[in-house]
Amino acid sequence: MKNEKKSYHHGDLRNALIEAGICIINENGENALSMRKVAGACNVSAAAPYAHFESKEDLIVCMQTYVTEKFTNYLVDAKKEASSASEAMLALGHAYIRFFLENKQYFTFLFHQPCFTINLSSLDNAENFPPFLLFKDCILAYNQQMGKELSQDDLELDVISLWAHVHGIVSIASMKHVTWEKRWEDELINLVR
Amino acid sequence: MKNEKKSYHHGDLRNALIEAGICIINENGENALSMRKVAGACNVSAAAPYAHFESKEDLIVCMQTYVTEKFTNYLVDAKKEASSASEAMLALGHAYIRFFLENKQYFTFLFHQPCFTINLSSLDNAENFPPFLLFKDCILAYNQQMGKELSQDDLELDVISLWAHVHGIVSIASMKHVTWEKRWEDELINLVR
DNA sequence: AATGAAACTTAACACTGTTAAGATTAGAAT
DNA sequence: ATTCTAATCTTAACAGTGTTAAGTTTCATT
Repeated sequence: MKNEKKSYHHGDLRNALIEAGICIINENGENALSMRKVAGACNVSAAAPYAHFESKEDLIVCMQTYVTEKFTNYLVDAKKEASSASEAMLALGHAYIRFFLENKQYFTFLFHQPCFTINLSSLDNAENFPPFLLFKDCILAYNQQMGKELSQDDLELDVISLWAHVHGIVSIASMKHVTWEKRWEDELINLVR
Repeated sequence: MKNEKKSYHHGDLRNALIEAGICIINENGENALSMRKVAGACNVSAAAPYAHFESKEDLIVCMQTYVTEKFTNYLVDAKKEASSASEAMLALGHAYIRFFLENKQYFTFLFHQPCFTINLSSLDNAENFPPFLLFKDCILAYNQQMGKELSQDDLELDVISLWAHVHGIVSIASMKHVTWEKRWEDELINLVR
């Protein structure tokens, strides 16, 4: 952008490739994503990306991580604005849905072949999908505020239940050929137990 | 199978291609699906499929329709065994989940880029995803049995809610890297309102 | 038996992921 | 400052992909 002269070394090719990839799926969908186009978008030869990524799949995983970070930040921001634990839970659910409705192509991109691991029985595992951990914290805080003691089993179930709820909604709402009305989202999210 | 002699005309190539395609995604996943392999599996040249399908995408849509039929039959069978409207609703939900847990590769195949259209506001539209119509009928029957009168808005919301519920569960349960325990399914499905 | 349409083959095109071999360069070590 | 090394990039090639055009074989109807 700022440096038009072609130097042999790009300088920050790795990040440029990731962002070019995101750009392509934003504009033309996941099917249009190819190593050669990503390379071309960075004014670099077809083989150049292989200095930074093992394979196309590896690039995709890194792109997924990149999107997941954006997603997590979006959720964290939404949670910050809530002034109580129950509000936080609703805000989190709403944000979960809103993020993907504002960026429909990201939903299948992230969940078609998820790169993250989710160990539902080991909620503290640091390798878990970060948004998943946000849900857990939220439910813990909520029950603490309510003065309830949760068994590990109950916590598991609550997290899965909340997650499945919003995930199912957004999964349907972000389908092509599905006409979604926001009022459904508003009513459904209030059904969170 | 029964006719080893190669005749110039296959006889039933269209169906053979669809089933070969299903076979490939069952064994090696959706990424391994290629027109040439599908053709090869039927002992036919690379261009032969184009007498029956416009494009790879067209073949995929036909494969999706094929799987959707199997899925619908599976749901209908499960519903038949129920002896009350409320039982039918639970049976339908369970079957929805079980089908995809028994055939994990089908979930993303069907919903990644769904071929069907779903008009949530026009529940009677004949072009709607057939399993979706099953849900509608089930909820209508249930409320009728309960003597409740449902507005169109309430019906919409109930259908979406039920669908989102089981869809969310199976969406999470069928992710790779997710360890799913059947007891969650049993407990979650009982939360159907 | 003749004919036209449908089902197929062969051959080619542009595009894909990926690798091997070599060219260029930045930065550390001398 | 020079040398060396490792990282970064290019070119060229390979096998595999979707798809089409042109020609061949077969089926079904007359």
